[in-house]
Amino acid sequence: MASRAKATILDIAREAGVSKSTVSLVLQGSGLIRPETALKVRKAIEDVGYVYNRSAANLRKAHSNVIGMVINDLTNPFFAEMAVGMERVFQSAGIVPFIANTAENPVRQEEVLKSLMEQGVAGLIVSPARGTTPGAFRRIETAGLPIVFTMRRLPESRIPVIAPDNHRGAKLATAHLIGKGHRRLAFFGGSSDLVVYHERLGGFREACEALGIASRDTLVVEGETSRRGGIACLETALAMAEPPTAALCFNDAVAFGVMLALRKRGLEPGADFAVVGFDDVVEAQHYMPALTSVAVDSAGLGERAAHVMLKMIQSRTTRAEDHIGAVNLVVRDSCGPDRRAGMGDAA
Amino acid sequence: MASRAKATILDIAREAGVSKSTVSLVLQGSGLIRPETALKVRKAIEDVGYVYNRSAANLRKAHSNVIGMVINDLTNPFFAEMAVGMERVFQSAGIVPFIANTAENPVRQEEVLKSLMEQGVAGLIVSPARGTTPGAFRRIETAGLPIVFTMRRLPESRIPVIAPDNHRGAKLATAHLIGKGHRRLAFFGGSSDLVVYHERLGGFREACEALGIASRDTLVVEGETSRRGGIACLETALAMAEPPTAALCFNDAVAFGVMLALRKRGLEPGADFAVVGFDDVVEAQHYMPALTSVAVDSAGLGERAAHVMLKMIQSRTTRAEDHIGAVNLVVRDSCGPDRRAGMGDAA
DNA sequence: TTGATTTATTGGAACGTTCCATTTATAGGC
DNA sequence: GCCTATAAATGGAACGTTCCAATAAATCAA
Repeated sequence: MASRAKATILDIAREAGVSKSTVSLVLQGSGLIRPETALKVRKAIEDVGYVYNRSAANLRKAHSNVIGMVINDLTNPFFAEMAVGMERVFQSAGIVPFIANTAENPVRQEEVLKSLMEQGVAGLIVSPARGTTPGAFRRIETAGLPIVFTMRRLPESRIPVIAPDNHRGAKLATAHLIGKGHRRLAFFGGSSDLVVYHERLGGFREACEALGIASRDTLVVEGETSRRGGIACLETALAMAEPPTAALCFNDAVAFGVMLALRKRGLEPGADFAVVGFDDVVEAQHYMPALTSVAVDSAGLGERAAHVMLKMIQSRTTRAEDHIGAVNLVVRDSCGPDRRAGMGDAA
Repeated sequence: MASRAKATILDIAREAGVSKSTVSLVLQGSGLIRPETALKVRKAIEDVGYVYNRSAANLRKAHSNVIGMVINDLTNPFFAEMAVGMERVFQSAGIVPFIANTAENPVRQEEVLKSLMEQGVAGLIVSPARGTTPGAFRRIETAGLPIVFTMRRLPESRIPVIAPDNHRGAKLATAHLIGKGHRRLAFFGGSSDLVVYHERLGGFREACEALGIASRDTLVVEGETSRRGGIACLETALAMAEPPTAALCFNDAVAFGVMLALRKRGLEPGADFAVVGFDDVVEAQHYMPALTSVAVDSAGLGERAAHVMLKMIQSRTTRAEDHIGAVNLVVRDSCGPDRRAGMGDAA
C-alpha cells in the first residue's frame, strides 16, 4: 500500500521495453503503433498501476476534457434536474462535468471560479449567485474561456444565456388566475437584484394591465426564494387591509411555503387562496394539493446549455446566441375560483 | 479581449522587473519578500491578466487543494444536504470540493473516478453506485489516495465509512409501529445488493422478533428507492391476502410514494395505513400528513466525512475509523394506531 | 541490389510552476 | 573599514507529459 512514488510513463516504457514516446502514443490511442506493441504497453500500464497525470499533459496540450458547472443553490431540486440534463449530453461527448456550489454567495463564487480556471477547465456553465457584481466574469472573458449562463443573466453582459421564457410564463400564469375570477393578485418572493425577477414580475404586470386589473389591486412582496420566504410573504399579504386572493410565486419553493402557511392558518390552498408556482419541479405534482406551475423543462435547458458549450469549444469561439426556452402552464389543483367575489370574505 | 497566449509568471516577472522566483514567492504569500516588491508584483499580476496554472504547479507539488465528491444520485435531496455540510468544512480549510454525479451507474462511476484521479485530487469522498464491483476502488487504494465512503459501504472493503446507524434507526421505527398496535408489518423498497438494505432490514427484523411479531406476519417488498418504487411496493402489498397495516420504508422517497399511492386508493396515510420513512429530508416535515421518519443528520454526516478526509490528508494516511452517526426517530403524523386490531390504543 | 516509400519507433525540447542552493544587498558589531 | 549575520532576490534543475523532427525497419518498384 502507501505505494511510493507513483508510476510515470517512463516506468511503463522501461517495463515494456519501449520508449516513452511510444507509451504516450498508446495512451492517446494512436493508430501508428503496431498492435502487438500496444498490447505489450497496455499490459505494462496495468502492471505498474499507472495513473495518467493530466496536469502534466495540460502543460503542453491546450485544454482538458472537464467543464465546470457552477450552481447557486444545489439544494434546489430544479438545479439538480438541470445538472442531470447536462450530464447526459456531456457524457456522450467524453466530457466530465464537475459541479460546484456557490450557495448564493458571491465571494464563494469567486473562489470556485478561480479554482475551476486554475484547474484548466475547457469551459464554464454558470448560474450566477445573487448579488454577483458585473465585473465578476471579466477575468474569464479576457482569458477567452467559453462561458454560458443558465437561468440568470447579468445586467449588462455579453455572455450568452440559456433561460426559460420568464416573461411569457408569468403572463400565462397570471392570465390563468384572472380567468379564475381573481381580482386582487399578489406576486410573491424573489428580489429586484435578480434579472429573472424583473422578467417574471414584468409578465405578471403586463397580464394584469392587459386584463384590466388596476395596479392598486396588485401586491408585490419580495422575499427569499425558499419555503421560508413563501411563508413570510403570505403572512405579510394577509396582514393587509384588503388581502389578495391569489398569488403567482417566484418559484415552486416559495409556492410550497405559501401553501404550508395557508394550512397553518386553517386555509385550504386552492379553495381559499389560489397559488401558482414557477419551474414545475418534480415535487409539484406530488404536493397536496398538486401545484399548478409554469413548467420550464429544466433538463431540456441543461441539455441545451451543454450543446451550446460543446459548440463553443469546438469552434473555439466565445460567442453564442441566447436561447430562450419554451414554457407552458401545467394546471393542477392549487387554483380554484375566487370565492369572495360576491360575498365578502369568510376567513 | 481574446488575449492570445496566456500570461505566465515570466510575463509578470518582466513586467515587474523581478525574477520568476520572486513572483512565485509572492504568489505563495511568502514572508521573505519585501512588502513593496510584493505590491509591485501584485500590480503586474493584475495588469497582465494572469491566471494561475495549477497544472504546472501540481507537477512539482505533491497535491492539489481539490477533493472530489462522487455522488450516486444528485436528485435525491438527501445528498444535496450532505454536500452542503461537507462544503461548510472544506471551505474553511481552503479546499474546493468538486461534485460529480454517477446516477447509480457503475460504468459512469468508473469514468468519473478516473477523471478525478487524473485531475490530481487530494482525496475522494464517495457514495458508491449500486452494483459497484468490489474491485472498483483498487486503483485508488494502490495509488495511496485518501478515500472515504459515505452512506454506503462495500461488502468487503477496508475503506472507512461514514454512515448513520441504520440498524438502530430501523429498530426504533419498527418498535414505534408495533407500539402503535400494528401486527402485520411491511418493509418497502431497496434491494439486496445494497449493504444499507441489509442493515435496515436487519433492524426491522430484529425489532419484530424481539416484540413478538411472527415472521409470517411480515412482508418484505424490494423496489426502486424512489417515489415510483414506493407506489409499486404499496400496490404489491395491498394485493396480498392479508395485507400489512403499516410499513417501514427504505427511505423518504419511497415513503412519499407510498403515501401518494394510498391517497390514490382513497386511503388516508396515517389513519388507514401507517408509514415511516428513513433519512428525514426537509420535505418530510412539509408533507401532508407530515412524515414520521428516522433522522440521520445528513449535513452532520457530510461534515464528519469532510473532517475525516481532512485528517487523512494531513496525516498522509489512508486509514481511518468508521463513523456511525446517531439517529433518532422524528414522530410526526404519518402513523396512527392500527384500526383493524379491535381498538388498540387510544393515542 | 538500390533507392524511394511507407510504417514504427524514438530522443529531445518544450510547457509553467516550485524549491534548493546561490548570490547580492542591507545592517550590525567591533 | 572589515567581517559576519541577516534579509531579499535569483538562476537552474526538476516535475510528467506531448509533439516535432529524426531515425530505424519493413516493404516495394525498378
